[in-house]
Amino acid sequence: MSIDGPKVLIVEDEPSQLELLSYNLDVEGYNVFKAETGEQGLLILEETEIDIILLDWMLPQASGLEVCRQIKRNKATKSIPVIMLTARGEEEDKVRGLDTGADDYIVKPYSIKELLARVRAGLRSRDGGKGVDVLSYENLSMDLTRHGVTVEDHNVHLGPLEFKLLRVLLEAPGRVFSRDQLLERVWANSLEVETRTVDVHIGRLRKQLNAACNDDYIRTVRGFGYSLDKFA
Amino acid sequence: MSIDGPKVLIVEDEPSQLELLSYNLDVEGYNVFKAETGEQGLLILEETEIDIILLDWMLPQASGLEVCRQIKRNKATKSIPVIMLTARGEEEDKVRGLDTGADDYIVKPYSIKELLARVRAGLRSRDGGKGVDVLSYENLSMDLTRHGVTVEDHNVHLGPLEFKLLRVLLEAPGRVFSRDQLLERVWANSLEVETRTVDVHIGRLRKQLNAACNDDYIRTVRGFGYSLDKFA
DNA sequence: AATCAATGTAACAGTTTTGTAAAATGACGC
DNA sequence: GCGTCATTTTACAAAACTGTTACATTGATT
Repeated sequence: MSIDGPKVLIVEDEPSQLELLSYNLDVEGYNVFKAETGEQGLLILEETEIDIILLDWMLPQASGLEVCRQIKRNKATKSIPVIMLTARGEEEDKVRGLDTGADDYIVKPYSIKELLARVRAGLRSRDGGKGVDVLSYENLSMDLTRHGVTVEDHNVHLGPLEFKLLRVLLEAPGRVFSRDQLLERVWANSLEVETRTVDVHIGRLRKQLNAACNDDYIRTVRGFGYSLDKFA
Repeated sequence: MSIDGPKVLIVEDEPSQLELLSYNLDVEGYNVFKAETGEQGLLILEETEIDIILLDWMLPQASGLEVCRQIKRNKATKSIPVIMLTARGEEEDKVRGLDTGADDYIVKPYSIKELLARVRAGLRSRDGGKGVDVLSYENLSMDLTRHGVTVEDHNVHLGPLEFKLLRVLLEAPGRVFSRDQLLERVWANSLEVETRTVDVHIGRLRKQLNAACNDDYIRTVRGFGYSLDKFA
């Protein structure tokens, strides 16, 4: 039970998920508020100065989408960052497209590590918006909040998938990821995606990165997969 | 399907928990096997060389307790560390007291961080820590997660077979392996492979290593086989 | 030194894996 | 609906890897 930390509101109907999330956030020093329905969540929002909201997409009564709308409609709460938790297969693209006003979303099953990173990013964006979340390796750097990538000081424009792909690689530079692992992380295992698709996207990513620099940042490990590695 | 990492078997009936655990372990580089019932779990244990087991206390049919007993009764599996996952209120004290043979237990809701720490600890306690990801001998080192090999600070590029071969040698530096032993370990005895093939691959490995350093790391023991040894 | 068996290795052919362009698909905004 | 864009699949080319063979070299033994 932390005393101060930022206040996080979790709205999630499945108790075990709620517990787990709450516990993990608590361990990190956050001040956790729990709600099992949208109504409860909105009530808590009225009473407490919440700093960030984790909102399950699927909720028993009002859908997460609806709850999000309500939060964003209310002047007092509209500036609170909302991270939507969506289950695999609930078509993340639609989520992105929809005008929910959500600030971020994350697809289940997510790694707690990633979730925590997003929460931090969300909090940063709120107060001052100055803080940056930057991943980098050698001369390559990725600004998560700006969604921008730089190689040797050249800006590189990446499509959404390429961006995600690079992000995964960048989260553990040097580590070799099998095609299956990449499918799982980048494509959230949306079944029916060929493993070879990974190759094509790796190829594109490579081309984009190399266009700006010369050295090859992506290493192919024959028979295993790929890694971000200036192996030389 | 992860490639390297230690193999973790999770036995947990609640799908969302199973997914979450599995995903988080996978992200950390473990090779995850999933089972929703004790039976399934035991089956997997028969087929696969599991390194550590996460076992839910509450299971639909056979209770986790019973499954644990069975694991510990079986000579082949008794040495595999078992971490029990118990829900709060299921009287942890009793768990501790009971002679389940479990090596560790953790109470829900747990922080993933803590769980991962316990898993690492469990693996360490096993056989001297099979969870090592760097093998080395003298100035030669092999990073398993990176799939990279270094000799005197030079990177060496090895093909999949050469890599495996070196790995076997590196797991017991100095020990002499006969060609048959190497065939067994590296080629998994895929029938119809000539003995002489080993020589060829040893030769290739040698060439690659020597290209980067000068000293010969591989010793030929005439009439017996090869070993990793900077003898002369 | 001559012999013989064991080992080293280059070269080849066959296979597998990866790179990539281009066509098919699908989503979205107009 | 239609064009545009991003993604996925497909198909083929290129590259890397493998196992075998043949021949060269080595080392032990006589």
